[in-house]
Amino acid sequence: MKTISRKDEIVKVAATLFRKRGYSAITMRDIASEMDIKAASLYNHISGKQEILADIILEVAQEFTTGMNQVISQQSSTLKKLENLIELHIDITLNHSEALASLNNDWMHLEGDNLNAFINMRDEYEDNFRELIKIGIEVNEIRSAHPEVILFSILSTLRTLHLWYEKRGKLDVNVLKKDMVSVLLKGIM
Amino acid sequence: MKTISRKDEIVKVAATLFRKRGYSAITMRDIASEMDIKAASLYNHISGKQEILADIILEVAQEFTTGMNQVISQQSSTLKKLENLIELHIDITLNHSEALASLNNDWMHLEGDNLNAFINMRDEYEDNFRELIKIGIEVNEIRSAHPEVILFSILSTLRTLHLWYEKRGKLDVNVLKKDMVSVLLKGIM
DNA sequence: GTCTATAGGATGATAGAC
DNA sequence: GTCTATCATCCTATAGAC
Repeated sequence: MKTISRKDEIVKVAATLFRKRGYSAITMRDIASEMDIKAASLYNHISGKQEILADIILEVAQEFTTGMNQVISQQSSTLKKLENLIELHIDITLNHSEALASLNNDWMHLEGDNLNAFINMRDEYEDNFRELIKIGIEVNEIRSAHPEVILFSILSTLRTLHLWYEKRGKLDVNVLKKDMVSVLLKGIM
Repeated sequence: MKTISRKDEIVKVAATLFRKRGYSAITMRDIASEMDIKAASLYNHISGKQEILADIILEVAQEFTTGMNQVISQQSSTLKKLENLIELHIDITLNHSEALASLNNDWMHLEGDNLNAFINMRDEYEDNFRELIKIGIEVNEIRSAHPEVILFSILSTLRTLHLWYEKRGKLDVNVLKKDMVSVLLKGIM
């Protein structure tokens, strides 16, 4: 029974616009115009432009944090956990493809507590990912070579998935997961 | 005998600011302030903000185009060519790390002919990369699997190299090249 | 090559009517 | 929940003095 509030609608429209031209280039008038109302009317539902950005970014960041915590608490091999992380990124990309552009490119325009919350979640996520790879090397599930380069390579690919998904059109989720796991993990085993 | 003109100085300062907060968020006053002059003085050297952005992005895009043309005209194996492309990205990243942020995130703010020129170069670059991978699969130098996913994975990593390089601090060029080639190509051979 | 002054318009946000 | 009207500020860019 999920009713879409007017605020949700604003955030969704804004995310689509932010993806194309970025937070700073989009005006409150742009967002309002896309909804066929006037800019002043937006303020009946949100406190300002900053709240929209925080809503877009922090919700997805929270999903990544929750997903990561689930994965690392599992009783399974490192490779299986990495596989689950790849699938986590794909699932979130399909469900929030507009928001990921803001998360990647506009997070620095968050202010105050919003900015701190985001940076903390992102750093923690990266640390967990790094630790996972290091453990994988220790237990010989991953070839002992360049852990930092492996981390960077996998994360770069996963973080820009939304660009590719947007461009290549809708692909079958399960095929996509299988292919990504194959290409990203075959080289490091 | 390369003298740095006042214009070059403006472009360089702007690129550093654009990297941190994006083209749209940076004002002419910000750029001028960073140079300890007034915004109006900038217009004695450049025609406007747009020219600065075009200067930053198109110079690097041209370097990628030139580099790609050299690589594909070589008489060597596909894997050797891919290796050279990885080294090309690393060399350009080290020489123009500030410009790469604008190239990745602010190219859509180019206007008119500048925008067309950029899109043409980028598409051609991608097509060449794609063709190289397909040929590699045909001649059995690359494992016949998911050419599109391989292309995306390698390109994503190379295109975000500047983020990593900025964060990890200065690394030895040759070590970096060796590690990147190893991690990016081991999985597809 | 830089300055002051300013044009001309856009921007985020508020007040108050309906 | 949306509107009109408006404020105070900021923006790119130009004109003309030094």
